[in-house]
Amino acid sequence: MCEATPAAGPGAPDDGTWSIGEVARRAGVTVKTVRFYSDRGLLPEAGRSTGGHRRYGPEALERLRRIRSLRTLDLPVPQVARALDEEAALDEAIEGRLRELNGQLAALRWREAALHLLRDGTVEERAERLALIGAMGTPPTTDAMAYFWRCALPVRLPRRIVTPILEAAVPQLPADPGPEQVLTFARLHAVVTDRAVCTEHTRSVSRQPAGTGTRPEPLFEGLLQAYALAEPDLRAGRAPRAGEALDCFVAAYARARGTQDTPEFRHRLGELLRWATVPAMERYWELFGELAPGSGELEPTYGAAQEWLRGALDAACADGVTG
Amino acid sequence: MCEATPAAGPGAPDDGTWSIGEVARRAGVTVKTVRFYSDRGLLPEAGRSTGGHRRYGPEALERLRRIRSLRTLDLPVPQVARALDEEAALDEAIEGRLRELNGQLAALRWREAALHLLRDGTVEERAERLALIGAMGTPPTTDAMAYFWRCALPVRLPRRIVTPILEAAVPQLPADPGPEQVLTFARLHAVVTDRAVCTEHTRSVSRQPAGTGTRPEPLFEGLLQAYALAEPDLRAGRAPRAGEALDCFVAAYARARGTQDTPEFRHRLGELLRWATVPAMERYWELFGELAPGSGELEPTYGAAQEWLRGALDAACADGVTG
DNA sequence: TTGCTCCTCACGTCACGTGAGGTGGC
DNA sequence: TTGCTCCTCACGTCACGTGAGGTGGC
Repeated sequence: MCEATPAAGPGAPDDGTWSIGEVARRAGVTVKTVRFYSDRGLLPEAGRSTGGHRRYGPEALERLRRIRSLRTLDLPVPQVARALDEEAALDEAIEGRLRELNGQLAALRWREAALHLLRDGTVEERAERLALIGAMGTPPTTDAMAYFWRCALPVRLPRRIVTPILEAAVPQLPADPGPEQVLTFARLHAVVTDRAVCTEHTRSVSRQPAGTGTRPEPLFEGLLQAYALAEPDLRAGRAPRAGEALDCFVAAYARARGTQDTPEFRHRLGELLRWATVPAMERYWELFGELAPGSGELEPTYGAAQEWLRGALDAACADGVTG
Repeated sequence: MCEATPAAGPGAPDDGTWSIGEVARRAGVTVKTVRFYSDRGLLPEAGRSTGGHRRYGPEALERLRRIRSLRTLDLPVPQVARALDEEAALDEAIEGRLRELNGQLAALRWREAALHLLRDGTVEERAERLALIGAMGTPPTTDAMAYFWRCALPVRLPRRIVTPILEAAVPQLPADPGPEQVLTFARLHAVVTDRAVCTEHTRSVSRQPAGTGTRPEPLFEGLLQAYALAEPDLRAGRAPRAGEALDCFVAAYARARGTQDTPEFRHRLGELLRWATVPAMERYWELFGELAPGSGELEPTYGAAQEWLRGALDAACADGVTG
C-alpha cells in the first residue's frame, strides 16, 4: 500500500515521514486542520525539518483518520482527545452523545412542526401562532403544566397523592409532534401560564368545598377513588347517573367537612361545585384530550370525570334520590 | 393589563417607559440580551435617561417578544431583523429554515444510527466500524457511487442512457437509516472508493468486449433492453435460460463489435465475460440489495440481471443452443 | 451610605477558516 | 528566479454570557 508508508513522492524526503500537506491530502482534510490538531496535542509530530516544517509518520495518518471519524460523530475535540487513548472514554463519549442527540432530535422535530404551522396559516393566524409558539419555546417541557398543578394542590398533600394526580393531569410531551399538536400544546401552555387562570384554578382546587383548616389528604384520596369508579361509565359514554362513584365522590367531600352524606349536604355541594367551575379548565381538558395519543376521547381525563360526577350529583338532586 | 403599559413600579418613572431591566424581566430574557438586540438595531430604544440609561416603550416589549419567538425557531439574528418588518422576508426565512432543518434532521438521524452501531459492537468491530463510518461521513451522500459509475461508463455516452443506468445502479440514500443500514451503506462506500476496485470495474464496464473504437451507445442501449427483458425471469426466480433476453444481450455485444450472433461468437463472448468479472462487484450488488427498501430481493438489480444473462449464455453454449 | 441597576469596553465560547506577511525547498 | 508549500500570529465566525471597572438613582 502506497498509503501506509511514506516513501518517495512529494513532501517525502525518504526519511519515512510526510509533510503536513501530504498527510492532509491523504486524510482528506486541510493543512489548517492538521495544524490545529497538532497544536492541540491530538496529533504528535514526528519532528521538524531544519526549516521548521512539521513532519509526520504513518501512525499520525492513522491517528488523524481516527480523529476525523470521531469528529464526524460530532464529539467535541477535547472528548476526541480523551477517546483516542482510552477505550473507556470512548464508551462514555458515545453514550453521552446519544443522550444529547435525543434532545437535539426532539428539538428539531418540534421546530419543524412549528415552522409548518406558521407557513400554512393566514397572516393573522401566523402572528397569533408565532406568539403562542414563542411563549412555549421549541422544544417545550411540561414544567409549566406541572407547576400549574402543584400550585393548585394544597401544600401539605403527600407524594402518594400528588404523584398520580400530576401523572394524570399533566399531558405527555409528544416526541414527534405534528403541526396541530404543536398548536394544541402551545394553547395548553398559554392557558396554564395565564395568571388569572392560575389564580382561579388554585382557588377552585384547593379552597374548594373542603373549607379551611381541614386535612386535604382524605378529600383528594376520595376524589381519585371516585374518578376511578366513574371510569367505566365514562368509557362507555353513559350519561351521568347515581351509583357507587357518586357516593364515593360525595363521601369524600363530606368526610373532609366532618359531616355526613345527606340530601341537604348533596344540595349544598352541588351549589358549591357550580360556583367553583373555572371556564378555562374546560378548555384545558379539551386541549388535553386532543393531545392524547389515541383517538383522543378514549382515555377519560380527570376533567371529564369531575364533570361527569358533578352532572351525576345534579341529576341525583333533581330526582330527589338520596343514594 | 399591567403588562401592556408601563405605569408605576420599579424602573418606571411614570413617563410611559421601562428600564432595560424591566423589559428584560417582562420578556423573560437577560438584560444582556436586550442590550444586544438594541445595539444591533433590532430593538429601538424610546430614548435615554439623563444618566444614559436606556428606556423602552410598550411597543418595544412586543417587538422583543417577536424577536424571541423568531429566535426559538432558530432563525439567525440578521434574518430576524428583516422578518420583523417585512412579511415576505419572514416567508422566505421560514422556507429556508425548513429546508435547512431537513438536512439537519437527516444528519442527526445518521449520526444516531452510527453511534448505536459503534456502541453495540465488540472492541474490534468498533475500530473497523469507526473507520468505515469516518470514511463515509455522517450524513453521507451517494456522490461516491455516482462518481464510481460515471467513471466506469464510456465518456461519450449520451444522457438518455447514462441517467437510467445511474438511477438503477446508484442506491437510494436511506432517509432514516437503522444501524445495519448505516453499516451496509458504509461498506458500499468503501467498495466504491477503493482505487483497485474502481480501476477493475472501469476496465470491466468500459473496455468490455465492445473493444476500442466502437461507439458505446448501441451496446449499453442493448444491455438495458436485455436487463429489462430478463426482469420477469429474475422476479420469478427462474434459473438462467435462453430466450428473448439472452438474444438481445448477445445481439448488443455483436452489434457493438460489428459482427453477427453466431455459436462461435457466443462462445467467445462467454469467455470474455468470465474474464471481465470483478469479484468486488458481487459484493456491491449484495450490499445494494440489502439497502433496498422492500424485502431486499424483490427489485432485481443490474448486477443480478448481468449475472443471470451470463449464466444463460453459459447454459446455452453448453447445450449447443444457438437461439 | 448601602444595594441595586445600569453603563461601556473587552474577551470567551467552538472548531476551525481566512488572510497577512514572511520563509523553505524544488 | 518562479511557484508551491510551509511557518506564525491574529482575527472572524454566532448569539450572546461573563467579568472589569465605573456610574446613576432610590
